[in-house]
Amino acid sequence: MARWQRTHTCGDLRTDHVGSEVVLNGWIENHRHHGAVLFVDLRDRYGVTQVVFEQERDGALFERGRRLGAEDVLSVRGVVNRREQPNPDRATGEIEVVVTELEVLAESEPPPFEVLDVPEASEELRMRYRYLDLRRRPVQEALVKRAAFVTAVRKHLASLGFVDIETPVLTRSTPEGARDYLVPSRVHPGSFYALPQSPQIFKQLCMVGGLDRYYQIARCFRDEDLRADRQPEFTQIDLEMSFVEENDVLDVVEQTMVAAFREAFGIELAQPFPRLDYFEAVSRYGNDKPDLRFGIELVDVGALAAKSGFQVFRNAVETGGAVKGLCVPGGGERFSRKDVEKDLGGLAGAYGAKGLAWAKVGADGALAGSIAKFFEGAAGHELCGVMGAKPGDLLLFVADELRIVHRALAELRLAVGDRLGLRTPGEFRFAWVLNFPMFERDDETGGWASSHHPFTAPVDWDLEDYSASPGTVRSRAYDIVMNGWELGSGSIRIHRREVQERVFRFLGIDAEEQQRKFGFLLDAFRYGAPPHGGIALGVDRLITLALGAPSIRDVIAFPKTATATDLMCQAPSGVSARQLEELHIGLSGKALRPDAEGGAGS
RNA sequence: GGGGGCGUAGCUCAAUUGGUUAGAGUACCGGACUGUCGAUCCGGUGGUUGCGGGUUCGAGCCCCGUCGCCCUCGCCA
Repeated sequence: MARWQRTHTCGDLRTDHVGSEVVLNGWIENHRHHGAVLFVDLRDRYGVTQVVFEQERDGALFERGRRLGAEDVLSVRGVVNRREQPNPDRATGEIEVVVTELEVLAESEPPPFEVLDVPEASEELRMRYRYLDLRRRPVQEALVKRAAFVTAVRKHLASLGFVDIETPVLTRSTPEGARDYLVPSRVHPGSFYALPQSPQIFKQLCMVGGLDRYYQIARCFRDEDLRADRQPEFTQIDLEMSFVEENDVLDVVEQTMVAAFREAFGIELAQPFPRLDYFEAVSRYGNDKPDLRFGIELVDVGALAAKSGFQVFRNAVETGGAVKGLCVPGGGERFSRKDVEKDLGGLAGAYGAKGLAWAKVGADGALAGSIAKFFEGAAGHELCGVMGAKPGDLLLFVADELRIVHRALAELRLAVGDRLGLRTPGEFRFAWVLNFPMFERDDETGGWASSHHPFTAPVDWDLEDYSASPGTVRSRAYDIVMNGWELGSGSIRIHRREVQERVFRFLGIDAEEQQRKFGFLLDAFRYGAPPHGGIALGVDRLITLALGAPSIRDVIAFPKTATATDLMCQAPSGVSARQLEELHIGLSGKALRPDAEGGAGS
C-alpha cells in the first residue's frame, strides 16, 4: 500500500479508534483558521472527518496547512483524538484526527460554486460542473440508492430464473411511437440505425428463441420534448415471460417491487397492489394513473344536471357530454371564492374545460356559489346526497365532453389533494390498471392507433370484429402506477402471425410494409412462438418517487436539459466536414447557419 | 411548434418613475485570533448587467431580435 493511501474512510472513525494512527484521503469541504490551530473538514463518499493542524506540534506542517483551499484532495496521516466538544450532527463528531503528515494529492482552483448539501448555485451551473455537483451528499445518496434498487431487482429477478440478456442499441427504425434517434451508417450510404425506444421486439424474439424469462436493465431513447419526469434517454426494467397470463407478470413485478423497495429504501409496500379496470380508473379518478393516497373521487351527476335549470349542465348532457363533480371535504373553508374561481377555475381552463361550476355547502345544507341558484331547496339536497356532501364541503363540477370532464377533474383532484396535504410524502400506493382499450383515435390522422403498441394481444381476439366498433375492443395491456405517476406498462403479446397481421392491417400497415418493417417478427411467428407477455418499468421515475426528488434529473448522474443538451460535455455538437463526408451526409436549412457550427453550446 | 418564468461580481441576489461612481451576502486574497464545526473580526481584489440592434440628453430598467436554463401544452405506440 502506497504511503498516502487511506487506512479508513472519512466516515469510519469512532471513539474506539482513539489513539490509533490512521491515513485519510478526501476533499477539503471546509477549513477554519484559529491562529495556532487549524481545522479542516475532510470529505469523501462515506462522511466527513475533522482533521486538525497544530502550530506548536509542527510549525512547518501548520504553514502548509494554512495554504490549503476548498476541494483540494489530501492524504493526511495522524492520530485519532477524542474531542472535548463533540459535534453531534456528524457520525464522526466524537473524534478528530491530529495531523502528523500531509500530502496534497491534487490542488483545486476555487470551485465555481460551493459544494453544499443544500445547493445555492443554480441547477444550470451545477449541471455544467456536474462532477462537482456529484460530490454533494444528496446526489451521491440518490445514486447509491438507485444502485441498491437496481441490484435488488437484479437479485430478485435472477432468483426467479430470469436471464439478463443484452439487446442491440443499434437497431432499425420502426413506424409509430416516438421519434427515433438515428445513427447514420458509414458502410451503407443513406441508411440509418435507430436507437431503441425499447427492446420490445427483441425481447419477444427472445421468447421465440426459447429463453423463457428475459430481463434487462435497458437504456431506451425517444426523441421527444422533455419534462421534469422525462429524459431523452432513460432506463427501464424490461422483462418478458413465456407461457404466462396477466397474473403471472403482475405477480413477478409485485414481488420484485416489494423486495426491492424493502432492500433499497427500507419501505414496506402494502400488498396486494389494488387492481383497477381501465374504465373504472378513468371514471373514478379521471385518468389512468390515479393517486390512491386519497379519495375525492369523481361523481357523475348527469341525471341531476339534465333536469336542472342550469343551461350549461343541460347542454352538456343533451349533446352527449357529461357533468361530473368532486366533493372536497372541508373545502368550504379551505378554499376562498378567489381560490376556487381563479386558481382552480384557471386550472380547469388550462385542461380544456370551458368553466368550473362550484358550490359550498352551508351549515343548513343550502348551497352557495356559482350554481347555487339552480340548486335551491330539494334540488340542492339531492345534489349533496349524490355527491356525499356535508356542511362545510366544497363541490366542483365540470360540464363538457367526457374526455375533457375527466381530464380537468383529474387535475383538479390532484390540485385539491396537494392543497389539503393529502398527497402524503413517504406514502407509496402502487396500483395496477388493467384492460386498456386496444385502439384509440389518432387526432392527427383521424384513424385508429394502438393505445399501447401493436404487439399487444386483444381480449377475446377471435370474437371481436375490429372494424365494427374498434373503440370498444379491450387489450391485454396493463399499467403499473404509483401516486399519480405511470411507472410502467406491459401486455400479453400477440404470438400468432395471423392476429398480428390483422392488427397491422387494421392500423393501416399493408402487407408490403408489414413485411418490410416487421417481416422478421412475422417470420418468427411462423416457427412456433410461445404465448408470452411482459412489462417495462421506468427506473428513473421509480427512484425519483421513492426518494421524493422533484425531478428525474436528480437521480441521473449525467442528465440532459429540457432541450436535450448536455451542459457539461456540450452534446450534441457539430462534427467535422470529414466525418459528415464519410457518412454521406449533407447539411441543409437551419443546420447550415454559422451558429450551428459549434453545436448546442454556441 | 405554442405559452409562462428567469438571465446583474466566481456564486446567490438587490438596484425608486429611465437619472450621479451598479450595491449586499458569500467565495477568493491579505491581516488578527489555540477549539472551531456554514467560526468570528478587520481590510482588499472582483462587473461586456447573456448577446445583437433600436428608442432616449441618458438604458440593468423601455422596444425588437437572438441565445441559454426551468416549468408547461402539444408530443412521448
